[in-house]
Amino acid sequence: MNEAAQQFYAVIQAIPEGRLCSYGDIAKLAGLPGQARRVGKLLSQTPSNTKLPWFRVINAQGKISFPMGSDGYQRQLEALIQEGSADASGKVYWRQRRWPD
DNA sequence: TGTATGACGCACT
DNA sequence: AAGTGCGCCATAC
Repeated sequence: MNEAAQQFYAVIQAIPEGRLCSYGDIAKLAGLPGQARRVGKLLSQTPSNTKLPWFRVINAQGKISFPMGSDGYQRQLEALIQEGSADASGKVYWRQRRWPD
């Protein structure tokens, strides 16, 4: 576990319920602009059962970064619908829920 | 040592 | 709106 990972986790942990943040923004907030891929890499090796709100992290296009219909896509969408950040049609309210303001 | 590959992002067609 | 190209960085082979 390196320094950067700790920073990424801290930022993700800080995303308020019902809000969303992009991989790139996480990296920027963590002091490592331009390293969005590293955030994705970290989350890819983070178990989905963690307390970390990984599901509040989406890409800069306001979409879930898992292939449509995949297991991960489904789990993330459910979680987002659960806290009102997306609807059953798969629409994610990125513009309205983006964090930080 | 190179090369390919990702839960990415941005600029430019 | 949808593609394409390139930058970015850790890993795997």
